[in-house]
Amino acid sequence: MSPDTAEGTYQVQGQIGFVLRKANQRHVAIFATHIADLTPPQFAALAKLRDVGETSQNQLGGLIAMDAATVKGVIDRLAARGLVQLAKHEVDKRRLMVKLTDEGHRLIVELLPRARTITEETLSPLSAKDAETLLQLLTKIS
Amino acid sequence: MSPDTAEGTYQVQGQIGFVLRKANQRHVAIFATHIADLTPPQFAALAKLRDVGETSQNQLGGLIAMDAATVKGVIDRLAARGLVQLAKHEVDKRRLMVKLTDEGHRLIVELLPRARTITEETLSPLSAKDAETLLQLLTKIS
DNA sequence: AGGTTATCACTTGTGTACGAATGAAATGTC
DNA sequence: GACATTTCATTCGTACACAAGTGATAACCT
Repeated sequence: MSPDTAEGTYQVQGQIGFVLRKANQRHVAIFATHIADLTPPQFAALAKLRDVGETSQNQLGGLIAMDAATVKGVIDRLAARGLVQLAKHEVDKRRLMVKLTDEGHRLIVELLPRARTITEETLSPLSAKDAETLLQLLTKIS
Repeated sequence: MSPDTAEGTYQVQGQIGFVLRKANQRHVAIFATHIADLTPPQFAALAKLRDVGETSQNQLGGLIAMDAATVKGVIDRLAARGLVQLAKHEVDKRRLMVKLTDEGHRLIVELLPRARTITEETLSPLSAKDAETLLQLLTKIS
């Protein structure tokens, strides 16, 4: 019998939401030990910009699953540090285009190997097969 | 070949951190559709208080994986709504004891069935077996 | 007892995360 | 062409999440 099938029982610790939150906490902590001066969302934004080159803010948000308000904060902080450069789209005046600066590009390339380490360390309690399974299952519920 | 073993390749979308974040986003969204007037952390605090009765703020934080600063915010908001009652420990004057009010108890009992629904809906893309596997793997990396 | 250390709570500052409202600009429709 | 709708970005407000620093109290230790 799994611990939560009995009527009237409910353990927060065993719920999917709680475990997701804890796993994420550990991952963020590991991330911070390897990449101290960038947060995971900031890193995701830079990594994605390296992939796609120039995009608008909203579009970038779509790519890395952040809503407009959140993306703005992340991009503003990156811009303030000179890692990202902003410019209005010439034709569509609503759009704010974002691209990496040289420094931003240099930084993300330098950090990519560490990102691999972070992923490895986060998944280190699991076998390679289990890690693969976890990724697939998480993707399904995303 | 998994998509990320090649040298020089790094897709943010496939990393464990990104997928954890997305899965959590979906779960929180589902939670909000079923329980509109309580956040997941608030719910966790109430549910845990129902389990353990009275505890100190810090201790509660330990039980639901929140640091002192975060717990304070959550408890303050619950107290402001009369769901939780605060009192200084008589002997140890540092400690701030927390327990459910009658209203808080009534509310959490009323909401527990919906919490089960939320868990089910979050895991609905998976078979029962896969859901179980996911829980186990997530627990291992927490 | 007296001094060191640990624990508890609080505060401040930074960084997500998102709903809701706003305004400007583009698109679609008749 | 005029009007409604959509899209893009911004702003405001609320709520986690955590590091770092502070003050009060308790526990430990010789």
